[in-house]
Amino acid sequence: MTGDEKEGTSMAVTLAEVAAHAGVSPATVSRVLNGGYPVAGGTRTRVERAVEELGYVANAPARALAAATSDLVGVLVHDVADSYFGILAGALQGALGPETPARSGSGRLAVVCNTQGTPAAELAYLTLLEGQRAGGVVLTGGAVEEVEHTVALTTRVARLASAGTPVVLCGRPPLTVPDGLPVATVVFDDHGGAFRLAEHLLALGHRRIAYVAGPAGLSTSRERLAGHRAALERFDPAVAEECDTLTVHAGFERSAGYDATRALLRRGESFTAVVAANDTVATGIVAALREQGIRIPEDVSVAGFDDLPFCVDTAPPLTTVRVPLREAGILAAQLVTGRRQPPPDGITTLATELMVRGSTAPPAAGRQP
Amino acid sequence: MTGDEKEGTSMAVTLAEVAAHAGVSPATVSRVLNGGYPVAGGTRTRVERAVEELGYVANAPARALAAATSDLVGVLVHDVADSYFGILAGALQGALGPETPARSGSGRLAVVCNTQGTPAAELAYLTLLEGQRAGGVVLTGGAVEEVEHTVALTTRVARLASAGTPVVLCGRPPLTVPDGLPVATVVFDDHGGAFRLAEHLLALGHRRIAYVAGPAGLSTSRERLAGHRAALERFDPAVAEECDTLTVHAGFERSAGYDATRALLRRGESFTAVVAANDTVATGIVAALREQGIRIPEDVSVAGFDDLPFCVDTAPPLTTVRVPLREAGILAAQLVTGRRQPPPDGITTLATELMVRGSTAPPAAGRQP
DNA sequence: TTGAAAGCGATACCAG
DNA sequence: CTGGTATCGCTTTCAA
Repeated sequence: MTGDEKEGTSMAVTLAEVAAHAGVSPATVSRVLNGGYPVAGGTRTRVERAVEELGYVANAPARALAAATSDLVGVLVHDVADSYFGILAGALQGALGPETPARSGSGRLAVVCNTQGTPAAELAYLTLLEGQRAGGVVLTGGAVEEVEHTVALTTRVARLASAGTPVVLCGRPPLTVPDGLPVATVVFDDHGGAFRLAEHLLALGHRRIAYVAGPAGLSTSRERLAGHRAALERFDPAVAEECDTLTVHAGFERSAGYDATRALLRRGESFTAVVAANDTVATGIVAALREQGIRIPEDVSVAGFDDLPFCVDTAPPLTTVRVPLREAGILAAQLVTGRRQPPPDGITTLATELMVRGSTAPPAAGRQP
Repeated sequence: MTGDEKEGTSMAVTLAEVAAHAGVSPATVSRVLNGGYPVAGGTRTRVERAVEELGYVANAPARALAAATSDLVGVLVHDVADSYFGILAGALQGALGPETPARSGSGRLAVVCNTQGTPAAELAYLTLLEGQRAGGVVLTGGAVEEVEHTVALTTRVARLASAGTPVVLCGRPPLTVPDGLPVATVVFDDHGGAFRLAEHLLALGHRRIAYVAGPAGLSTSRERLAGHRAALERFDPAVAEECDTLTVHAGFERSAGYDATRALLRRGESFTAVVAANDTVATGIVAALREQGIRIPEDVSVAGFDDLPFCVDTAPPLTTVRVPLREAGILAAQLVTGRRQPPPDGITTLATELMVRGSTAPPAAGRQP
């Protein structure tokens, strides 16, 4: 331990002090610290010792001011407390750190912003990040599909990008920005996942499938619902039509699933399977069904979307469309830091996976009531 | 819409430009922007219009450099993907924003750092945040109780605090720092929660209670286990002793619960209840039990610690010690931003709540095998 | 109430 | 390879 930092009302050590201590110029210290510059071995050593002895920690704001870019990466999520975003943000944050965990002092920091999926918050945070001269921004989660917002968002994103800030859209549709701007997109095959999930349920004999979708107006809700309906339509237009009555738009919280299910039941609808917007919603659905004495999955089979493997083998839902959130987070981190180049069209599509745990056919009594 | 921002390879608008556009000095613009300074009404209006017209966004790094403090708040968590930390971080982040959601451009940003609970990462991130001249730092989650690390951590925290950065320890033991330093602590009544949980199980007749604890050496694991054991001890020293054999230290992931349970069963232990380090672990426990054909909660009752209410009424565990994470997050945000003063001793203790969903007595066959 | 000017701490260009 | 030094954009005395 060489630690010799002095306590007190201490004002931080500056690069100049390190330079003086090492008997070199500030410029040289900067070079040693930033690497990638020819510096004599002896000089380098002296500087490093000085840094060590003084406990020098570079002033990031100053560096950002001079370099016109910080090592902050903004991550916009609807809500980190939601496992979907928690997993995504966690993977992203982890992949942002130094490749070599060795030398600390490096590494980019993740600025997590909860937008609740609202346009206003989204724009506000983008402004804040623009002010921080963020080194990158990742927008995650379904986008509100509303022209006014899309235009405003496109403007802000283009502005960030043209100022040199790489932007990555993750789990939301691409934005139309001028060519050459560093805007990449990572999307999940939500449509395909929902399609295969519906196919699976149909194959098991389910015909009346309830669907507790995410909020209307959200890109992900639309994509998934479209995939779901496409599968039903392809199977039998009549079934598709019938199922439209069984579709409810709700939120992403547990209560959304609970309330939606109660509403469906109160309305007197009968169904042998329910698809949930995500597994959190699924837990609410399960609770509501249990409360009514409906057995799961004997009476009703529950399925969901997410990346919560435990729901697959612990309790219903027994079928889950797994969205590769970790992979996406890592990919987004690489794209936003330039460690990886986006494909020519800027769009990377990640496949979703249908995870099935046992076949739960609908009860005989449930068929076509 | 007055928006008239020009696109291109644009270099951002500066305060000086706004000043020129408004026909005032930079100093005046700064005053208008930062408020709390006497500025003539007319002048203020002109400046505000100039800001609007030019689409000016202040350069945060420059501001931080000049002001010697940024509006970034570091939040260290073990893993945001873990609901415990996700909920905590989410609430914290939300409470950090402007009180009046009106004017954007304000608001402090949360820098979320995953430490995996490792000392090295913890120290590394603190250094990074020190470099950012963070406006505050919140350390969450159990602390590794190891003198060497505690000393290193105390040093870094004291250093941050003495440099004017408020530090809040949340869900971990207080640190001994020199008086007058802005270091506050928010703790959960882990001991009490575990105590009451054990009492509850004992009251139901359970005598052989397995305990899948968190990692050994972690403050939270110790506190909870201590509370648990204290209750058993108080009830009957013999029972306490017996239960020690049924205690396993594991991680906080689902697999930890799964593996631990399999190990217990393989070892031939019999028990009528299991307490999990958290609800995620509980799901793993449940999975392992189910796999062995053990019925829950008829054969074995599962209980956990967390703030995942859905586990309480959807599936086992049927009993949960609810840790007030949201409240803690908000409180930490207020303390770190100075919107709230810590009590004289700097320590705030938040009560935990025992949430019970039905009484699950141990099966007659299970009593004292 | 407003303006002028001196930093804040690091980067990077230009010499040497 | 190393040393000056002019920025970077904003805050903050100090005067006026």
